[in-house]
Amino acid sequence: MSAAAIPWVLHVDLDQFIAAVEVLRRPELAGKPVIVGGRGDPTERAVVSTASYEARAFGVGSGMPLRIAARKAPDAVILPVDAPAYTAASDEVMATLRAQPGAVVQVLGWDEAFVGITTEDPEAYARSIQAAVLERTRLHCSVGIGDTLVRAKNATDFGKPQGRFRLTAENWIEVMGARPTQALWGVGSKISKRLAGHGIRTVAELAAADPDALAAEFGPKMGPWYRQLGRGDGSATVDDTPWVARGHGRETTFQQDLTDRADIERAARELIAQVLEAVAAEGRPVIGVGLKVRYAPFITKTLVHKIETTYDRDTVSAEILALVDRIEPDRAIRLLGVRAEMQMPDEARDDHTPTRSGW
DNA sequence: TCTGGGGTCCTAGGACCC
DNA sequence: TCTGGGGTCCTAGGACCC
Repeated sequence: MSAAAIPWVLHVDLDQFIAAVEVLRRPELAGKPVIVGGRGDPTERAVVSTASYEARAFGVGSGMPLRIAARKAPDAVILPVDAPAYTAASDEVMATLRAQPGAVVQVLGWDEAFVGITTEDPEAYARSIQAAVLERTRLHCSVGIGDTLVRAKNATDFGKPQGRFRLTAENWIEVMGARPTQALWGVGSKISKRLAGHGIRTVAELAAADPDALAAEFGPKMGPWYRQLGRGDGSATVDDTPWVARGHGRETTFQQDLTDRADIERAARELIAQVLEAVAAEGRPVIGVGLKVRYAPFITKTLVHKIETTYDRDTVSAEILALVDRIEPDRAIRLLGVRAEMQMPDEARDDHTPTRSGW
């Protein structure tokens, strides 16, 4: 008996994407521990973007300070981040996905996307996607298959590397129920701790939690949303509406903490120039500015300021510099970030663009 | 161990208005 | 003098993701 053709959500996730792209252009690195991060200098303040599976065997993972990673895997090859190369590779992967018959593609990042497809055999469709991506880009990917976005996304981990895994309402609790809440997309260390404070430690416990208690703890939107996550429920619609950026920002961490006002202002002006360039490329006016300051050792403050809608670079620049003036004097600065919020186009202003709560 | 850089979204609280 | 309730806007901060 053959299954009926019904809508499925596939979550396509490239395996060790950044490291894989680097190995493709340096074949001699195949099979070696490879770490990509920062400027490739482990003595600098930077973190790991991606580690190859060989490097992960030493306990190296994304987000880890490069210095620590180099200590854990002393023989690893450490490479600088080359964003344009990854963007180019990513574009090819996404184009391959869009070329699949019947596929609706929602890009989530450099190395992952949802694919909506109506089929009677999602595993076969997933295999054909993997073959097409491998043929065109020489990159391997894993595919999660689900009856909702959340289930497809969570399924991928079980298929890694190069495999497939299906999570539906039928097996969700059986597979995910005993796992810690932090395994869920959208539940990090802080939220999982707050959940634990209510006796909620596993996915199954979250799925059965009292919605009112969650709303009281996390607010009217996030409370119910976390419970939904625990159940794997939510939208099953892959949305291919093109992404529209809300704003652009640039930030930089200083290798040595800054104390001199002239140095700080110079750094700010440089970031402002980059942000203005990114904003100008969008052709939309600026409606707000922001400044992020990290005082040593690790205290982050943000300042935001709504402004009159404007295309004028000097105005935006002056508004940001006014925020820079509010930086506390006599404190060492570790990081400076500058941001500009842009007006959204009319057609994207309603709930057309995907949002987190849309899940 | 010591924590990047690009983003998005949500919440709380104060100001202000009716 | 003491003071409700609803709404909106803005700022600051927090959390999360890749």
